[in-house]
Amino acid sequence: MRIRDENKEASIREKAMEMIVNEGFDGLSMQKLAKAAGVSPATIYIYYKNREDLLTQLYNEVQEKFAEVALRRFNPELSLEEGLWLQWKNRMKFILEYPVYFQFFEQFRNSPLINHKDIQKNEFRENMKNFVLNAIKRGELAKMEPEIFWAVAYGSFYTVVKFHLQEKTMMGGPFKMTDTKMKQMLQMVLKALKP
Amino acid sequence: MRIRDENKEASIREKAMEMIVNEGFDGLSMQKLAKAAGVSPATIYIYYKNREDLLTQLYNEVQEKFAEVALRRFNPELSLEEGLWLQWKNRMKFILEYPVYFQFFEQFRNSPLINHKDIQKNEFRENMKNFVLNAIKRGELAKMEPEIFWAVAYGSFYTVVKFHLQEKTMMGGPFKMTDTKMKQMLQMVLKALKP
DNA sequence: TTTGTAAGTGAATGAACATTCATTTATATT
DNA sequence: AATATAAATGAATGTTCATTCACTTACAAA
Repeated sequence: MRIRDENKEASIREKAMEMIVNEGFDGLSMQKLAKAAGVSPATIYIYYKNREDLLTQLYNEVQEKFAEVALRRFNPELSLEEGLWLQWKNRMKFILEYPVYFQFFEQFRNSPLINHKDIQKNEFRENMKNFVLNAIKRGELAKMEPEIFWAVAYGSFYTVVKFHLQEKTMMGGPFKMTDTKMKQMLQMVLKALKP
Repeated sequence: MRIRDENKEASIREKAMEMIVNEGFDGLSMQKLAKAAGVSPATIYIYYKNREDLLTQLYNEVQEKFAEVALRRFNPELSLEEGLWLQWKNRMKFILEYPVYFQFFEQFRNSPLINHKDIQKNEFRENMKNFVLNAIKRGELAKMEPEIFWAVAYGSFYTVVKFHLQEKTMMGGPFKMTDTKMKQMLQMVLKALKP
């Protein structure tokens, strides 16, 4: 039998995300995608059941890659400061390396597609929950709901990362993240979180 | 001449946002919208030049309404605590009153449409910048870039608001915002921001 | 009461859409 | 070398799309 061309699948995946990032979900048509990826429209249907399946599979793949990078060298026994810093660095690294993945990811997360039955649940969940609980037990973290922890610890982080990826922020000029600024912000966030 | 039916315009606006929130930008077609709004497809083109114009006008209208509510009773001379608390309360009120507007807004902000030439620049910008500068001058706020202030002060807030609007958060169960939790979070954020 | 005009319409148009299908191609196995 | 099989294709299908147009309707001004 004929062997699958890995390049074709990768090309479809990459071009699909590029199209969505540049033109939105309504800018993605199967025929345009086929042309951009250099394959026949029918080829896409070898890899994906239909358009919906393409979108949800793309999201699940990105989510898996992202989780893998975010959890690198992480374990929930780490101190609050060490663990949070590691997560920020891991996430930042991924986002800077694959900005298109991240922008696709964010667009998807804010769309109704996120409620699709085929979307996998986040695998950090357990890890993150344990990390929070351990830090509270150790007295490094004030007692709070995990969602409030998440909002303060990561909501602020993602907001600043999105500024970094824009050419002009809502405040006027451009904004570039640096290691120093990231450390400054970590200290601020830690002050908020400590008991 | 015949007078414009305000109800028609409002109906088109509301149904368009509902459709986008429920089915995404690719779920909005002019014919489906016309049917849902109870008008002829051609009527939509009396109010909006084309589909693109409909989307950008919707966003601009929501942004204006949101800015109006957010700035209610606000002035940039307010103390950090008072000003931030007022802004959170104002924004929360708007979001709870018009969740569909907010979800449309967030979906739009995370899509490439946000770079469209007809999208108006935020009018809080000046107000917000002055508020930050005043608070720094008064010594209530550590010296920092406005984007970092924004991320810590509002990024965390919006994250938690989005949790509130989801039925299940990434941490497993549902999460409901309350006045108490909002005050708890405000104190945390203030700790982070203070010099 | 007549008239001018913008609001509002349903049906039509051609383009673009997602998906399928009959056929060809490449390769691993025999 | 022959065969089996999944990969890959281009053209075709029927549907839905955004937009337009010839027409009707409602109302303010005359």
